[in-house]
Amino acid sequence: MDKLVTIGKASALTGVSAKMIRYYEEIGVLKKASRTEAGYRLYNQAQLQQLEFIRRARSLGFSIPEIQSLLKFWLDNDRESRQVKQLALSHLTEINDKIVELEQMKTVLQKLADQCDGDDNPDCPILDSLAQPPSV
Amino acid sequence: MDKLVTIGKASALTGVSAKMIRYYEEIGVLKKASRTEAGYRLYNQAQLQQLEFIRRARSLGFSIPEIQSLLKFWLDNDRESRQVKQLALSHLTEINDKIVELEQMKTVLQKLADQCDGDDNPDCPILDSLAQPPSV
DNA sequence: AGTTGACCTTCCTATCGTGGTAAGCTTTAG
DNA sequence: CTAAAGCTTACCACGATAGGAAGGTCAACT
Repeated sequence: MDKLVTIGKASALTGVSAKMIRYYEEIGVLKKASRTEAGYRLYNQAQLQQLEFIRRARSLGFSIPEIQSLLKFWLDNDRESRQVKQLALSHLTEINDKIVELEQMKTVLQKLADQCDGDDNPDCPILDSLAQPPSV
Repeated sequence: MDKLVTIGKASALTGVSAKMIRYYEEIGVLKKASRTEAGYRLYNQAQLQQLEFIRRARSLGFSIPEIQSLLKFWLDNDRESRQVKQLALSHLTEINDKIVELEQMKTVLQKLADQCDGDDNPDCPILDSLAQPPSV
């Protein structure tokens, strides 16, 4: 009952582009898929699940090396949830750092934009600020 | 009185790596620098200011094409502050979009991490969530 | 049986901003 | 005069993704 599908169907079913499926195989995130006699890749249910796993992990911002670890944990019955949680918390820290950085940019830029008339006049505090040391 | 410096000094003075200075010239963000007889690039005060301008704009997250526009506006006395403000607001929107995306990741991931014991036990809601459709 | 169109294969290119490295020339300090 | 530091160009790399070209394969229709 393990229905096999070619890469196009696998892509449509999982939302991962064929391009990326091949890439994941190439860099070793996924095991090499079996092939038809003509060389077409074939995917079974378990492999489709792995592709969905990858897609969800990507949508949470995990990097490919991180996903490789997550996949390994998932397939390993001897894992400790400690390992997974640690990885997740580490990723959370990265996310928080990025948010802080973006918030800082946002604050500065919003202030500058507020001060800029945005009319025909060439005077512009945004350009002034970029041109000079941020003394203010 | 326009003191000329080579690329290493320009880099030290502006905080832009020599590598990136050459790159900006190559892609046309900066005009081609003048050269000594031996072929060394030379930078004057105005060019150093432009490098600092670029560095500050980068630190606010502006892309290089955006910076190219900002530089053009800065050097153009016929600019309208409207144009600059529009660019800044557009960039601000991008920043906000990214923040929203990261906040969403953060929320989901934080919840999952909170639910994960993080001990010797293999049970892990994080992996469960990645393995299954986000029904919850 | 033959053609057509959809699907698959591999290989190459590009993105964006940055870093690194290697081979070779120039300048400066000792 | 020599050694070190600085400069030049020309490569390669990252991360994750997309695009295209050239060619093989499969299924359906005539």
